[in-house]
Amino acid sequence: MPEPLTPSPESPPSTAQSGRSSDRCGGTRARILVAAGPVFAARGYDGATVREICSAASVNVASVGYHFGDKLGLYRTVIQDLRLARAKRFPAPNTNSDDPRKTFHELVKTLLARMLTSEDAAWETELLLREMQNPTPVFESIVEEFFRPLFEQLVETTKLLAKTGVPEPRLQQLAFSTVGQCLYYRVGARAIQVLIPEQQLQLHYGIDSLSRHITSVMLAAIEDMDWSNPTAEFLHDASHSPKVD
Amino acid sequence: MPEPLTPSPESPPSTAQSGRSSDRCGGTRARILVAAGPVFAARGYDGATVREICSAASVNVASVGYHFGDKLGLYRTVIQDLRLARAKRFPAPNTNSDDPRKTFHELVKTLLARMLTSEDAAWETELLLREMQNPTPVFESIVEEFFRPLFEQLVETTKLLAKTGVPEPRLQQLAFSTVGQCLYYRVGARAIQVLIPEQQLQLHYGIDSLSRHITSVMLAAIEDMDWSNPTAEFLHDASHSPKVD
DNA sequence: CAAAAACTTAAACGATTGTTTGAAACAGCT
DNA sequence: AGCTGTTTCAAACAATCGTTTAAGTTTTTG
Repeated sequence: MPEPLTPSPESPPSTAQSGRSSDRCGGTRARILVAAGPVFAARGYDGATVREICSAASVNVASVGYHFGDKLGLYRTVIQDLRLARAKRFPAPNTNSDDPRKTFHELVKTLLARMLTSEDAAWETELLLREMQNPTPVFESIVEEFFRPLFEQLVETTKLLAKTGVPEPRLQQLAFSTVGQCLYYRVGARAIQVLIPEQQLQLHYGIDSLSRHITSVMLAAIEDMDWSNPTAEFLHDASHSPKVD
Repeated sequence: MPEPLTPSPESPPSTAQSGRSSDRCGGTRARILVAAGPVFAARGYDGATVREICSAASVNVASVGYHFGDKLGLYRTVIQDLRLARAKRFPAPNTNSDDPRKTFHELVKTLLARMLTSEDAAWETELLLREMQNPTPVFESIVEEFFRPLFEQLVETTKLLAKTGVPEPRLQQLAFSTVGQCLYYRVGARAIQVLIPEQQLQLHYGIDSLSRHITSVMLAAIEDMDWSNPTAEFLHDASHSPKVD
């Protein structure tokens, strides 16, 4: 039933030259791909309409059916192209530095840059966030190719910073704490915009200020903590330390 | 144009007795409200259809127009009811404790409980998250009534824990670091599920384990940090400390 | 009990969705 | 030119959306 009668769902034009990124040049297929990304990011997969995409690409609505089979085929191609483009623009910082602190700070800056970038490619991050809340069939491969490399780099660097003998689950939790803080300034951006007045926003919520903040928080936690005691060590030297609950 | 010709967009039945929460009892209006929440949460405002809601409530499609004016009116009522229900279920922990550390831990546990609750009311959290990514006209009031109280409690408790003289923007960043970590275990839950094997998930990612982890991270950062030096203090006592970039 | 108000219902409305159609325009070839 | 295969286009397709209508039913009221 879902098998379309078009010549082929994927094959018709194998010319994948995605040179220009303008609007009126290049083949029809390329123009659709350029226009589809921002629309999918802004409206989500369900919310985006092929008519809006084709209108933005100055292309007939039937073209998406011809070149990509259907809407989902177009979406899959957009995600696939996104992988390559992003790998080039945000190269993973080399972990080879002999100063783990500097490496950690670079990782945080990379994470925040991916979150807060306001380039013309901000739609890419928006699209990944939408995948996290409304996963499409491509979600798992996105995690493997996008998130896992940075996550493991984060765990590795944290291991170098922490005292030896820290169990792996703790390192992973620390890594999640790091990415969680970075992610929040994108996920909760609209809430922050309501909570914090505009003036303070521009002063203290840039990439530099936030990356220093997050790095200092995590380094203090990683290095200054007594990891030998796994349970509620933060209640020990208080004036009086009753049970937590 | 948007003014409906129904008797009134909001007023017709002022009988707001929301006693039962079943499916076949109570008035039509109450059944719609009970059925609408989970549908809005699962599909989003745009994705949800009044037909699915009315079908789940065993009610005619025209009923929503009669009782709530239109779809947005129904949504607004759902949000309003959500506020009251949530205020009762998750009472804000009293800040009156004389041990700020315990207060902080309670706040973190409350946050995590709101995020990770798997009760039959998990749709409420899902709905709030959808509002953050796809804000509807009710978003601002949600932030004010839902997020700001807890946020200010967090800032206040952090101020008690930190050395005196810490500037307000730093306290706010610390509060955001805290909620960011908590929020991530909901926002990034699907990604974590791919990154961490099932066995470790059940062992180390419960509310107790995570709340202890996050609390210890933030307490270490708040208390053990030299706040008098605002710039990159984490690069000082490394083996060699060149510029960050 | 009737008149009135409140409520519910099946059916339809216009608009918009993804997708398909069949003809027109274009390409490259002998 | 003539033919062939590829690509574009305006138009229409069936399905579904939120909303409305007008006729029913129930409940309240006098």
